Amino acid sequence: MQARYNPAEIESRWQAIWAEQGEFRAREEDARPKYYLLEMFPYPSGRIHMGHVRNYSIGDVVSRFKRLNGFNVLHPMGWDAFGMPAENAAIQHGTHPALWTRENIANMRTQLQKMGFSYDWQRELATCEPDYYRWEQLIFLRMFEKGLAYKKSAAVNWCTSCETVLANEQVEEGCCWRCDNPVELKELDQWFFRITAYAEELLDWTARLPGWPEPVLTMQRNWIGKSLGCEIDFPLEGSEESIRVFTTRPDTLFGATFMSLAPEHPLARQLASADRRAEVEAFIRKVQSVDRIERTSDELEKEGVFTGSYCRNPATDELIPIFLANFVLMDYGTGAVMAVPTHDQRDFEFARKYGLSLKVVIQPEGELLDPATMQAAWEGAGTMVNSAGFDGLDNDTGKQRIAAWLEERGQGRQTVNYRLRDWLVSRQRYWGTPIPVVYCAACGARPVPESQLPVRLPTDVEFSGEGGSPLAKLESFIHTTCPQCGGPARRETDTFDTFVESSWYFLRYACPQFATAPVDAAAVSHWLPVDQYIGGVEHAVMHLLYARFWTKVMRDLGMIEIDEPFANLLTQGMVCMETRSCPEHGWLYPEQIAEGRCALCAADVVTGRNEKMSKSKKNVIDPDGLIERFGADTARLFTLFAAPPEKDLEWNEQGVEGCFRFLNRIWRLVHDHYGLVTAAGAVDGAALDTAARDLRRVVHQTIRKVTGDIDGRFHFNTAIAAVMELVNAISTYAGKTPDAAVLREALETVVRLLNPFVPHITAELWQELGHADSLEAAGWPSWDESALQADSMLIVVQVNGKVRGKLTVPAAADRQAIEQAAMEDDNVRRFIAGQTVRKVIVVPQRLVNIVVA
RNA sequence: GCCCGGGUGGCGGAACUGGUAGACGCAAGGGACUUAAAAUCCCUCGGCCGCAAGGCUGUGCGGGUUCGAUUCCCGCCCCGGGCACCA
Repeated sequence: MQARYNPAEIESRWQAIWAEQGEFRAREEDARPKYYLLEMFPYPSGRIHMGHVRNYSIGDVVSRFKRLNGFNVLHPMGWDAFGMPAENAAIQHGTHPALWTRENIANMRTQLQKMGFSYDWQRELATCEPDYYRWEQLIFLRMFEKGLAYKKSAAVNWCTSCETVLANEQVEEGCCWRCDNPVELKELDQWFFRITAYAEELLDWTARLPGWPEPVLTMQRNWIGKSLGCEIDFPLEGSEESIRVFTTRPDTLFGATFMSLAPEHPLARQLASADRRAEVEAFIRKVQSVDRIERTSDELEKEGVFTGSYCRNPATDELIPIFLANFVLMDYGTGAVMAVPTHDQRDFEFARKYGLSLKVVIQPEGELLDPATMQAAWEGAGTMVNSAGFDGLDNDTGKQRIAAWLEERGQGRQTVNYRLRDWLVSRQRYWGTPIPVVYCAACGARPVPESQLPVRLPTDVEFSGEGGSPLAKLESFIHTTCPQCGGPARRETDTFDTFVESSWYFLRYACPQFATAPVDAAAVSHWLPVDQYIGGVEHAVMHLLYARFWTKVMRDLGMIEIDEPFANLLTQGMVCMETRSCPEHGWLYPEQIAEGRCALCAADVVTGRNEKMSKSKKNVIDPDGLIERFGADTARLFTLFAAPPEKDLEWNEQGVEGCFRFLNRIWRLVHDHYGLVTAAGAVDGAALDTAARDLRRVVHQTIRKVTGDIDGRFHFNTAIAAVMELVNAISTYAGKTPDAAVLREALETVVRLLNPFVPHITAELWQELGHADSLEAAGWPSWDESALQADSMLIVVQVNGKVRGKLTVPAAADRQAIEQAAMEDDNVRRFIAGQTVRKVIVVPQRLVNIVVA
């Protein structure tokens, strides 16, 4: 055995062995219970970053642990390969996106393999391959048939920098999720998926996903944003028409003293009376000129304009003025709001500003609201007043009664409203899945027949870098014939949002080569749902909501049978590092700093806050460099030890060295004793001295602790800490006159428990300890209850809740004996002397608390 | 504003159902080995008092429940994330 731990040599050797033996291949015919472990697949940017290392290290622990525990584990890896960076690279470096992407994949695959992750590489897929996206096109066609995919003209989010539209979910605070540039509204004809048809089911199931973190479920519920309410028709004065409003507060109907319309409301211009036309027009223009960020910001002042028209409150029959208001949104509810200034704060402010009348219809208990003196709207509960036959009811009952009353009179009906909007999936990009539709002057938009799939993404495109998708300029692609009439037609040149590909890749992993349908239903039934999904919390709404939707769509298309794709979800924290900058040269990479000074100009370096590692701020660590210096096992161990998975991980160079030292320590420990140990037989429990029995107890306690920490809890940091404690105990024991069999059991336990975390060094040490069979074959160790038994136990003695002594008593000691021993402790006696013992509390195995006064 | 998290030594973090607060690791200080360095090993390490035994104090702040609170309850403060004129 080598005296020195040499990770480079060991790791490449074991990786080759695993690849050759096909150790991690998942087969359906395997009789063991299945376990599908999945990490979110990466975008092939070119190099893996520390976030990947962390995500995939966490997943690999679980994968290896489950495999050791007798599960037939499916642990696949692939590439979310369409997307904009490939097009940017094409423009900047003149490489083709396909080539650039494939090179990146090759490079990153090598990097992942160097980390020793236990993937079934036979199932690898890349979403940019026609073998993958052709099935996506087919699913689209089926969705189109069922009306779940449709095209419509709408005001959509347009990112001027990416030159494409975005889904609502992809707009963060008015900016593009990808490039952070402001988003504009634009009226365009675009493809949508009818995710709103699944709003109720998506919401419902959030209550049936116990394996998901509550914050993620809350975010999804908020995003869906269900509210129960009422649609009410307000007849227009001097017209047969009426204006429909949506409200969640029908109980306040009698207090509606005016109406507010969105400036984009179709009736807005029509309602303007002759004398007010100019003012109304000016207001509409003003609101439209304000961009989305400003429009939805807090600071925007509530403004409006009177249209000159009136409608009637259907409950009171009173004439009420109609306003346009800048805070009313066209895309929520009906774009028209019945304004109740006494019971809605926005309406209150608006009414005060424009001198509109107020009428109290809900009286809170113990307070008398007076419209003349109110300082704010009362939005809480109360008793109904000024509401004709509904007076005296509590307002909750009033809601029901008024809704029913309106329904009876044909003036309204109960409805549900969602915040969720349909998913906009067209993108004006080249590097994506072509939408399989053609446009014929005679027949309109026609789906491409299934027999003509895939619609291949052509490769002979030019990247000018000047606006617009190159696909839209490629004549050979555009011109085709109409599948209906055979006449000349044009192809759709938009491609799918890349979130479409990531909405079903986890299904395709069950049968990546299946050639006759998107998925093999039998394979999907076997493997799905994913038992454990792991990825960043930043996907809480977008990806995770789309994937749930898509799964339900495929179910309803009869392709699969599951309702939900992911049974358990773990959202991991980010990898952070402090930023450093030079006043002269801006952000600095770690290697541009020497002894606190900028390597370029020797100025003092300014240390910034801990932030998510990002190239733009240069606070990044390259995993390759880390592997080169310390090896993959150390990189894995550090990311798992430094913080629990769901928390952010703060990078610390010294911490890495500490992990490397720990692995060296284990290596040395085995090396120094392997001669003694490999000659040992089985442990004879009866013949051991106290020191040996004590060590065995620690060994078996550690097995129990580590098993519990990994299984379900994912507390890898404490699992590793427990093994470190065991190693400390072994070091101490080995320095005495150790029993060879006990020492062997202890060392082997360390190796076996650490295997999921650091697979290379443990495989090597296992072999050095004389095992011809693999660690995988040995399985996960179990603990021996009898070895856990101790002869004595430590009891803490408190007086009035403060620790005053510690006792070691025989394990068999009864309550009385313990109590007596506690009373006799010298220090305890000092504290109870001269006082009356009121009460003695004994917690078995733990403590005695003597209450005195 | 509303909804989720979170606040513990110099640092990352532990304490699982209310029962010894600070496991494990890092950093720091002291020592051993060495011609020297690295590596390794040993000791100390929340604060204050004390030679020591030991005592007081301490988990964001203020209260409460309890024999006992980092843990439960009430009211605040701060940090992170999500949503936000949603009618």
